[in-house]
Amino acid sequence: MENSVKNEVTDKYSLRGRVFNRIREDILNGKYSENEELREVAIGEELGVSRTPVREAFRQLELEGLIQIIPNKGAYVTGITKKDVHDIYMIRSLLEGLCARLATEHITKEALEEMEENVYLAKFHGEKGHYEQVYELDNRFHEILYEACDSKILEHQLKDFHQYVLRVRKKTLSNSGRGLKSNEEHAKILEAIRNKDGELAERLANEHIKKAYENIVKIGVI
Amino acid sequence: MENSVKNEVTDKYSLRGRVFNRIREDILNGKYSENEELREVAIGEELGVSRTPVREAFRQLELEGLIQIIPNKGAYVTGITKKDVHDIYMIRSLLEGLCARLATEHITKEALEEMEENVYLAKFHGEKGHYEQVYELDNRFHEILYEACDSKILEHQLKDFHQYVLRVRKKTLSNSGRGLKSNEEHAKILEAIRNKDGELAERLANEHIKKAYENIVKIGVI
DNA sequence: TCTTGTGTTATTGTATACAATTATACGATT
DNA sequence: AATCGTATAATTGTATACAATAACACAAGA
Repeated sequence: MENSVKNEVTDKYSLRGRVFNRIREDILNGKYSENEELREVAIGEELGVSRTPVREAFRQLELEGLIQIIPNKGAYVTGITKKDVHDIYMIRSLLEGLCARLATEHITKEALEEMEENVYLAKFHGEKGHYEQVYELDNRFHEILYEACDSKILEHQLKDFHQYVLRVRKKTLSNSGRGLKSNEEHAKILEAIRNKDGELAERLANEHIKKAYENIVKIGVI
Repeated sequence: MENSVKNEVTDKYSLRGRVFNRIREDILNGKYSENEELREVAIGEELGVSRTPVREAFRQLELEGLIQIIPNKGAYVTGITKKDVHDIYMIRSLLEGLCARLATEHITKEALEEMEENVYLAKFHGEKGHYEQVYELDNRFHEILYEACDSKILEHQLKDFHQYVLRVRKKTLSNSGRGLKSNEEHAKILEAIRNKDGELAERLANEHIKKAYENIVKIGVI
């Protein structure tokens, strides 16, 4: 959020930036499990750097909520609880709706075209059962939407939440026919945006996230 | 938010935590102006610590969006643009509504009582023209609301946004009769919550934030 | 056996030293 | 005078050394 309202993590190339991204990925991809303790030296050695950049990365990860630092004790991977997921989807539902409505007014021709291509491709892969591709395309669809709303702040918020529930999402989309269903909903949102119907886009995006959550609960991945 | 989603900044007592809070306050209170460069040694000397905790604090402040770090160059205070304020209020309006609705279900008797006291006191100070107290009470009202929704994540988000627009808010409330108007709206929200009318509370909280924004624009503090 | 105390080890917190990068000053060249 | 290049200084990036704290093992006493 924090929070983290405005800036991206600046540096992809500094040691700190690389360490930060690496640990973040490792947590989200499940390499480090819940409550696992992260030791500065161990991670430093693994990545071939000293403790300093690792520590700085830790401080950032803490603000992102991915680890919890207990002073003089250690850094622990925070779990994501059922309630967290519930709350995030509740918030996301609202903000994603707002985002879709704003996108209706501000989306560029290029973004609209990428969306159309995205939906078209996702249908193909969904029918073939290519879960990995469906997952990637689903992510990308939302990213396009976020970027199209023309609000850095809203975009940042939504990307954060999106990232945060990555683990859960991955499981959901590689399961069941949710991938296809989800894509059909994308298509409808896209159409509303294309028709400049902001209110409809808002409502559809709203419902889309709610359904995604219902599916998560149904499948029982959390 | 980062996104700082879950944890508070853990440590009030470590050097890093103190440095972080100090710089944060100084930025929000306007001690450091927009685009000002923050130098590690200078701040370290001012607070009597070495560069290390200062650097760690910088990394966190960057994620909070309060400063921007340009690699190998420096840390610069980020301004808050007109559009930022607009976007934040738009988002806050939605989330504050959600928060009020949730609070209707989860608020404790103690919190409800503190709210009532808050509104009562604010009326008194508002009529007397005690702007500083009105400002503090207004802040506190929202904090109580955030804590009452029983969602750590939503609470955290809203507190972040609230903090972020602090400068603007202060100017608004010490100006005009907005303080009293605002308090009347608080009273209505409180009543809706007391009556367990979640939908009404949501709508009122929604409008409350929108009006606060309209007032900011009208007064022209940004 | 359980508890408690103490010394040891491991780990984080902070300071500092050195390296890399960037900004600045200033003179040479045109 | 303006521009470029180079040397110098200032600043950040990283590594490491030392201090403070917490975790652990193990023995002494009840």
